[in-house]
Amino acid sequence: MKITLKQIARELDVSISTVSKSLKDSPEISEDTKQKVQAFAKLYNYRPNNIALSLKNRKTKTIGVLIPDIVHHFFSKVVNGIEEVALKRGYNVIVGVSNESFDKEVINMEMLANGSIDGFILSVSKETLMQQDFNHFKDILDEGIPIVMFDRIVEEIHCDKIIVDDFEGAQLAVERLIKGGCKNIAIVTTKDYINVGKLRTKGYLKALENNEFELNENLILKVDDKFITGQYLEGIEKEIEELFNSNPLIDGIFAVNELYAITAMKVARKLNKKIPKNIQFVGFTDGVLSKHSFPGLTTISQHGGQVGQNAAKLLIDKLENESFEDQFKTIVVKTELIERESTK
Amino acid sequence: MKITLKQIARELDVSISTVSKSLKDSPEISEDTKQKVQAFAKLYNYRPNNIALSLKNRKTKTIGVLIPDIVHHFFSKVVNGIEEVALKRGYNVIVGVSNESFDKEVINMEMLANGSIDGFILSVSKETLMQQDFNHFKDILDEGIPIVMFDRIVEEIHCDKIIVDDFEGAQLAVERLIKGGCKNIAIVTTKDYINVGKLRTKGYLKALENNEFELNENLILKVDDKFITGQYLEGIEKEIEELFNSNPLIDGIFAVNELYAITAMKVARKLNKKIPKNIQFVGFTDGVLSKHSFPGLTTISQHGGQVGQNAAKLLIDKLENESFEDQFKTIVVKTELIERESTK
DNA sequence: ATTTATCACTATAACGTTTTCGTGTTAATA
DNA sequence: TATTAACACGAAAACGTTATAGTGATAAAT
Repeated sequence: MKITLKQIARELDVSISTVSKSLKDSPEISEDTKQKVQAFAKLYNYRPNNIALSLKNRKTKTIGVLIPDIVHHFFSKVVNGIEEVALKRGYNVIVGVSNESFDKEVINMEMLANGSIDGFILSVSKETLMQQDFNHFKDILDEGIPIVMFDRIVEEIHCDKIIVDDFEGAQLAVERLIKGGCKNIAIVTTKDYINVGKLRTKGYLKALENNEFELNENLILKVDDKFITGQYLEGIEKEIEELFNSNPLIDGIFAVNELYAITAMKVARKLNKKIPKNIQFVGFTDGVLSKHSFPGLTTISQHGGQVGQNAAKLLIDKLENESFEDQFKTIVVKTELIERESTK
Repeated sequence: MKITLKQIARELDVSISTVSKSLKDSPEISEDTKQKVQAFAKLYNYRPNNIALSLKNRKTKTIGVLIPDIVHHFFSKVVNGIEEVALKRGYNVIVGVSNESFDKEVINMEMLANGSIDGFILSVSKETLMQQDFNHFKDILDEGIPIVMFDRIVEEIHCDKIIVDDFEGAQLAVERLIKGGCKNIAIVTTKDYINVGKLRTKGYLKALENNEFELNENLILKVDDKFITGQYLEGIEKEIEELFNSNPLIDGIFAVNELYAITAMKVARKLNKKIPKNIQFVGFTDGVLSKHSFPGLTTISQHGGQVGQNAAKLLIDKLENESFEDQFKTIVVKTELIERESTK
């Protein structure tokens, strides 16, 4: 069992205050007493109780991280980045997983907001995004708890935000395909309520426009993502196959995430198209899949680690500086094109 | 800002005790007063402060999870499983990442052990395993904080453990290769200080023995894993290539994790071997890579989710039942063969 | 000789709860 | 009428800290 100040005090026959001050090397206490107390404390491996400190200081030195899914390369990269700077600055990280569910998001936040954490870093669940119900965020902010949103943010909530440059990244991707000689570039994207999907779609359109390609609506596949983090791939495969069949001229695919890209490559292979000879692919998110797929997938890296680091820095700075209180920043993390074998 | 009992008491001109009891619907308090207090509390959205409760109850309802790497399919699956049952049973999860480093493991544990958590769930870092220094675990246990170890455990520490049946799983894998007609089966494994690698190697040997294959030491490749979670693959590729070149008869590979398996497939492809015609592969860990690789990798599923769920259940049961205090269980989670296209 | 520093501590309040033990008032009983 | 029970509430302690404000003893200054 852990020893407390009170026990040390009793044992050494001094007051609790004396013990506390001795351990803090206060000049109020005589060298003799300090020595004695410090030796005793070391012997019994005394460490101040975090909970008591939290109560006293009214801060927990803990940040709450709420993500839609932890079994996901990008999100775990982000958590990793948060973890890194948190550890360095003496903070702990409580992780909650919403599983893309609105209710779980709310429950998790309520559970943590009652004193357990000093601030939140979160990415909004798909269901929340779809229902457009953001009262839980507003409530938390009203209680004076800072929030940093990343990647899946909501515009209308005033808080700090870390985003990836989805628009520019998508342009980069599509321009790479154009540079590779593609004439008919399709996009496999999400429904528009996912803001990052929407932005990437916009980037795709912009790149086409910049290069004077004419827009063909048939080449835009907005996959219906049913919040299932697991086995909904068969449906997507079918949709992609249809896309290929009804548009035989397609020679380039931009997919807004690596899973869609890999899936599209799989379908292409099934249809006997050669990659990158007949058809080229660029994905988004540089995860394990892109790196280890066959052929290796050219992709846009989102730098999840940087997203996490930035989020943690921003939050901790805000927590420790009273000054910047009402200013909200939005930091854009640059994307980067990673070349592999799925493009010429 | 959050409202407290004290503020409600002052506002309603009653004592703190009365407020507390009213909110708990105590029969000591008159209906009138209760109504009044409850209404007021609801209006101001009162919730008891977790930290104060933790201090009072001497338990935090938080479990500390310490893993070597979060950007890793198996570990994040485990965390997910823990998260699930934790949420259900009203617990929070603090996640620490050791990054395979001994020091970070120690620091993280010390940081959390000072009152922040009620118990640990952890998987031991490679460096710790190599140095064989387990004092931090002993210290924590001596302080009365329960630990549940999973996957990478240490035998000599007495605590609850959740393990995957690595020995049996490896046999399953190798037997699948034999069933597929392989005559010369190589293994790509880790150095022996990683207990799971060692066990899987043992399973490989056992399966060979059971089927009266004679042991060829040259077919055992123990890859030197340098604690780098990133770019050490080139080295491994070379080692595997050498393995193939000096043993041209190899027609089956059992790899102790999916990354090794995928890498081996890549090398095989480079050497113009056809999968599964000329050479077959079975991996371990059913992650995204196995599922989405080309060809799909036949593998042994470790059921990370179940590992996490079991760990959390065991820990929480121990925390909430005073009775079972000194009994330590070891739960073995069954493995399962997932058939895909890398075997005949 | 009286005031005043200085020293080396201790007592206490506070953080926000819950819970045990009082306590004053009214109503019922002897 | 005197006693007692029931009722409705309040005071206080406890969890483990830290920080502010004492306090008694000795030493120095007036």
